[in-house]
Amino acid sequence: MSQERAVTPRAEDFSQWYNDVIMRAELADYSPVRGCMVIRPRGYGIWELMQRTLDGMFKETGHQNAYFPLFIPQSFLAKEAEHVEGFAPETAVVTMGGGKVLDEPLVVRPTSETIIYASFAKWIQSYRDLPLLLNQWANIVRWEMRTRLFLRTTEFLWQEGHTAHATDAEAQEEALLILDIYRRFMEEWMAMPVVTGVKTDSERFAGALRTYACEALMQDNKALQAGTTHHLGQNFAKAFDVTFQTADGGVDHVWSTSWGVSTRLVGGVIMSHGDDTGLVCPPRLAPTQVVIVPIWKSGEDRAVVMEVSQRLLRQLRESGVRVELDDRDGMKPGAKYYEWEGKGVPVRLEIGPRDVAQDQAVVARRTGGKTTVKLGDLHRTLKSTFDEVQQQLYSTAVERREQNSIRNVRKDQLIEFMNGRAGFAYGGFCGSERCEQEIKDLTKATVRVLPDPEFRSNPSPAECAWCGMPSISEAVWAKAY
RNA sequence: CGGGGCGUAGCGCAGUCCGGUUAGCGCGCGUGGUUUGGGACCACGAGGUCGCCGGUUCAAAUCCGGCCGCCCCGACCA
Repeated sequence: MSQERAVTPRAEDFSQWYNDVIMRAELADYSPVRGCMVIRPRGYGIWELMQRTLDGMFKETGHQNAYFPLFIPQSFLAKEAEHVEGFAPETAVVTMGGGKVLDEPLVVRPTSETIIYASFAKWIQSYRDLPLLLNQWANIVRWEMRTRLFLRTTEFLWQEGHTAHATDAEAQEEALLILDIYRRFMEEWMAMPVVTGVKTDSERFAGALRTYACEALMQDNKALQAGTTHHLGQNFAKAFDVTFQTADGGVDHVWSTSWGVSTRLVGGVIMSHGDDTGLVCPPRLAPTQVVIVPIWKSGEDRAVVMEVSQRLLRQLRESGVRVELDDRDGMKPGAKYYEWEGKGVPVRLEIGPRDVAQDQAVVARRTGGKTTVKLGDLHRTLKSTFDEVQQQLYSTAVERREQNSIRNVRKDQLIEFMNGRAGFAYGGFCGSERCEQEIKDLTKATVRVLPDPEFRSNPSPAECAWCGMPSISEAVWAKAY
């Protein structure tokens, strides 16, 4: 209830907790349509800040936004064999239009590779047209069996980047560049530490050569795949005949990538930082960073306190702080505190007659602790408070992840770990699908990634943790969302 | 599609086993007043096809039959 009592949600009723946080923070709601989600202004506000930040990072690296159609002719999907096999079972298909049965059914995009490559084929003639670096912000539909607010809904918002390059190496570089952008965004903005790496074949994107991913550990010790980038090789280029003339006069298919993150990231924020009081929003992504709660006893006090509050509201807004004033009458301060805590606002500013008399305000953090600050120092104090809270959320999350990770696991240990508390398990992996399947059957855990060098705890494990055969790489196992 | 739970006011629930005045409670909502340093209080008030259809009965939220929907757990997945 109070900030001192904030508790990590227990794994056994995590689903219930998760839904409660979303409802209390007014982030989203169920829709009348099964599996779909209504994102409320407060939830969308977080997404907007994510959008703005990522969009800036994409543009800095030379990407441009474009928009492609929602409908994809069914035959387009079928052009890439693995792709259609992967996505056909979960598509929504429009068979009627204008009251007539359509000649060719239209698939509501589950991802836009196919419709985009139809354009790429027209636009790309020469190596001078490359690289082509596009991104679109869009909604897509995947008919999932089971859905969960933010994490897996039938329709969802995302960004999908699609790029075409002259060489394998350039496409590879692009996939890794975006992976790094994702990682930085998740760590620096969401305060959510991730492990990056390459996916095994069984988790690879349908139609890709290689899939890279950012994996984060949530408070129930399940892994969240927070973002993926794909090196598509020439698979889609060949399927859609996207060719270009090379500098030496030859003809080649382009090498391409695709990558995306979705509103699932909002779920990541909730599950990374939330506590029993509700949402804890990192300051950099908080639609409301500060809420001013005025306190008074008499009508006179009220007038004075409100005047100062309104002045602060104006000043802080002008200096770029996202701040709101809770001037509701007939509600006691405690009730307001409780409400804003549930909504995850990182900092609360309490201003009462005593504070006004001493030209100060009380700065209370969502993550705990109160200090008294002179009004003249307020702006500077808030800025440093945001930085500290942001940093603290990140280090707490790293610490928690490390406490829930084990290294150099062997078979029995892996079973015990995954069927108990669970978390990230690092160990050697032989690369066989058979081992992956056996582990999944026994523990429900899958290989999340073969971690990049900086995330490896053992650079070259000799043996597979499961079968004891020679290891191809260290792997990170976890139960996943 | 399997296993479990639930459907009664905007939200959370009681009542159902054992049928019987006008279907209740808490929160929220409206009006008026008193309040405001950690979830305020008083008074009055609005709000319900008891998920749907059928059956039994003098009488059904309650018993019987069927259907629908939602949530949680598995299989699918970002």
